[in-house]
Amino acid sequence: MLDIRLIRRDPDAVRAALARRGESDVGVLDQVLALDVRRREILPRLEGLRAEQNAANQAIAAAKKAGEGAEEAIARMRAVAGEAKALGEELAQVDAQLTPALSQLPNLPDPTAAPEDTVLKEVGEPWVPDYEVRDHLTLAGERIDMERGARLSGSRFAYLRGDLVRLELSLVSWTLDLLAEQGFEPVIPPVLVREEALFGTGMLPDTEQQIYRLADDDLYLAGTSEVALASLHAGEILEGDTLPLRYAGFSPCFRREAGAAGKDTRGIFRVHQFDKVEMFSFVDPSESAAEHERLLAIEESILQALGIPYRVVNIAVDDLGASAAKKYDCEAWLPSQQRYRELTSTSNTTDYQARRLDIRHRPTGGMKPEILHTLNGTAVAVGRTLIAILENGQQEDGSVALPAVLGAYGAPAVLPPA
RNA sequence: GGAGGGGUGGCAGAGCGGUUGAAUGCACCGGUCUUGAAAACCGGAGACGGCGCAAGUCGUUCGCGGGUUCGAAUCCCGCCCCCUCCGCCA
Repeated sequence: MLDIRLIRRDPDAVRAALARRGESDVGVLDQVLALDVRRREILPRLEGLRAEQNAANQAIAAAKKAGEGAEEAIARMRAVAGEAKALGEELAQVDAQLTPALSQLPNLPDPTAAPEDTVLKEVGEPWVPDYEVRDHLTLAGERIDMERGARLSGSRFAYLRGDLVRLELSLVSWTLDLLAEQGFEPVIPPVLVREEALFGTGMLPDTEQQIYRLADDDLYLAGTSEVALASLHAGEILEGDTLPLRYAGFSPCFRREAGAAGKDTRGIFRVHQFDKVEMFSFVDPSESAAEHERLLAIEESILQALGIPYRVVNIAVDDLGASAAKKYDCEAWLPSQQRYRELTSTSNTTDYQARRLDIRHRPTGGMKPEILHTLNGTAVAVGRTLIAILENGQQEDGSVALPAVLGAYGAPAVLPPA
């Protein structure tokens, strides 16, 4: 949600910023401005009537207490009440249009968000084996069981089996330890969430077609624990010295992948359900840019420790989700595809989600509460990370050398050939 | 799922149609007292929005949304949440 006061104060700047996203939200912006003007006409008049009512109420109460009649005043107030009711309805009508219009506007992009996808750096060698390259499915064999997954649940579902389960669990434990050292509290959140939570993170109405909804309950399957983590402090005022608050959510994630028909159909690169460790930060507004770099650095340190070649991309403004002001993706090198594919992503959502979820903090010194900033970043998207580990660790005989850091967490040193 | 009870300021807890934004206690902030602290005493203090340079002022706010009324924390309806008992269950 954008700050209506900012829109009011400097509509041209907001218009210019939105234009960078390439969408035609201009009509919506004009609508918001017009509705805001109407609202601000109605409100003072309504408040005037309310003030009159309040004053009269005291007089009537006093008169009754003194044992006097107050018929005249009551009759007069009956008319005022009618007028106030009509104005109130008019106001409600305006709000019923203003709120949806305002909430459909995306966040303003950060000035440093790139006009086009921009590769910031490459780390590690984008290599291709000098023997015949195998992709993750060939390397995993039945340990990634797509056939039976499809029989059970349809396409884009898989059973993860055997050693790969141990690998996942070790990967998750290792990641949570690494994040704990960085001040992230581990969280296992609910994955079924109410509409408000999805609205609050900007997933609704933005990405509705991506989200599973339950038929008999008003609940949705969250596509990321970001949803639950953002809502962790919804409606709260956090005292100044409690920030920053950092959480590491671990949960399954559910995506309908509607509109992705025929895309990435082989293996588990794009599936309806996967596990993910997600970082989420609540910070002072002045700190969010630095926190964003921090999240990116953590993502990079994880990829480096796992020995995955990757590059960092500053994502184009017109490709940002509704809530993001700026986004970095880390793309891992996949030898079987001979290209970089998205593995993690971190966004600075500034005050956009916090305003929708009403999350504030009181700066130290006891001043007025203000909207804080939130950020999110993938620590480990398990499925895709397994792909990158398998493909980059592959050896000529079809076995896979696993990252040494995971050994202490229960992962074998080598995955035998399928 | 069935039967009850309940959601009031940071916390506890009164109020159950009228000068109640809300008693009282605790916590908090300032002051007096004290060498300093504690205690005691005095005072202050919620959040959001409008107007205003400011002081201030008006409106909203007693889980959320509607309704009744000149007037709702108080009455009515819907929703959400919490607690107790029964049933079911990993």
